[in-house]
Amino acid sequence: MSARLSTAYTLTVGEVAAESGVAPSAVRFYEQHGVIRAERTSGDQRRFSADAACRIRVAKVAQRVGLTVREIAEVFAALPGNPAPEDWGRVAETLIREAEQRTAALRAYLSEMRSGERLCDL
Amino acid sequence: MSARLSTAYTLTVGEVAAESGVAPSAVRFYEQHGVIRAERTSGDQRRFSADAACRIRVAKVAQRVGLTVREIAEVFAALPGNPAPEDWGRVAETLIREAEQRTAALRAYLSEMRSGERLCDL
DNA sequence: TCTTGACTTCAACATATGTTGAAGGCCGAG
DNA sequence: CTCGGCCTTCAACATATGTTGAAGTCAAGA
Repeated sequence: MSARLSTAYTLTVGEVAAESGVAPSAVRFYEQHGVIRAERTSGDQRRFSADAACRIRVAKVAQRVGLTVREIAEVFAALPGNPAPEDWGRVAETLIREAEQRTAALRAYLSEMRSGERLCDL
Repeated sequence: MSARLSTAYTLTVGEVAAESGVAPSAVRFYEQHGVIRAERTSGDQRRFSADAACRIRVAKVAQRVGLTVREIAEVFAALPGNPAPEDWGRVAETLIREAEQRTAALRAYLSEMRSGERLCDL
């Protein structure tokens, strides 16, 4: 029976930082802003599940196409507790669609500028 | 003979702001950071040429695809004093290429994540 | 159990991207 | 020539995205 076990929250801040290639302070920052989620130990330390590092890596690439941390957190909010590949697939599509829309807006503005002669040139 | 006259710097901060849809403070900010250029009157007031508003509009759209003001200024640095449509064409291509590269990086990372099973899911 | 490295919070600092307000100067219409 | 509106600079504030350091706590191995 491979019923999906509920997610294990075992990784420390330092481990997620090392895995994702960012500073521990950034890991805390992303948690504060909803990009990743944590449980707490009885001693109040954060423990992350396995997908935390991955979320952070995706977030860093998404920031490069102009998404804010808030926007990324909103997209990730669609992910259930223990995301299946299909869940990630939907997130991936959302992110790519957004990136393409923004590129399309840039392209449209530039092309409008060129067709409407003398919008930018003297 | 229509030899191109050298650019006329006649527009005030307020005029450029109104034309480009940003606040006067933003116009000054963009000038400080090299997105637009100005001459000064004998009384030290800024005077912009006709392409200033257009540069700002392009800059705003480019910011949406993740380019920083510095990066945008660098791209615009390729524009000569009185840019011809071809000059804008090259700038447009540079901006779009950059946006597409960033989207491609996002796409590549997401697809790598899905093919390398269990990178993100438990 | 004890130690020590990693964790906690909080505040300050840093950079990017602007906005706002004060104090004063420029300029064009009358 | 004067006056009102727009311009100037500068400093402070604001938000986003983090980093750093201090002071103190937790947890895992010897």
